[in-house]
Amino acid sequence: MTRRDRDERHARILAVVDSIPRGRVATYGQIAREAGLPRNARLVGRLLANLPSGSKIPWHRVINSAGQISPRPGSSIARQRRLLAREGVRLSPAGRIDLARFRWQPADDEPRAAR
DNA sequence: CGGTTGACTGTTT
DNA sequence: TAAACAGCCAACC
Repeated sequence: MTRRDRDERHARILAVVDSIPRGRVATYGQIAREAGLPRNARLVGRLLANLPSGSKIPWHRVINSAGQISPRPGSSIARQRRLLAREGVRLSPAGRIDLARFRWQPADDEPRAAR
């Protein structure tokens, strides 16, 4: 496995995250599967954790399978809540997001460019 | 080369 | 419901 393969995997993952529409969310595992990398949910998290500060990738639209903002050190959790609220994604008092309602479903949106 | 880590997940208590 | 557990796997060191 070459460095280029790795960069390509990363690029595919970020491309999927970038395609999550405003006001919708996706889970780490979902992103990994969409990118053709099942079982790599943690890789998705890793990439988002390492995003450069100026990145335009909508990292805040990625949450865990429990419908919650994934716990992590730092203050980005509050920022994520704010960004989501700003686009109309409702969080329950307990901090839960209704996936049945807000989950992004690629098939129902823009036709996916087949490859 | 081998052990550790972690923005994860599905199953079981 | 929620916590504990056990898999998982690329990246890191």
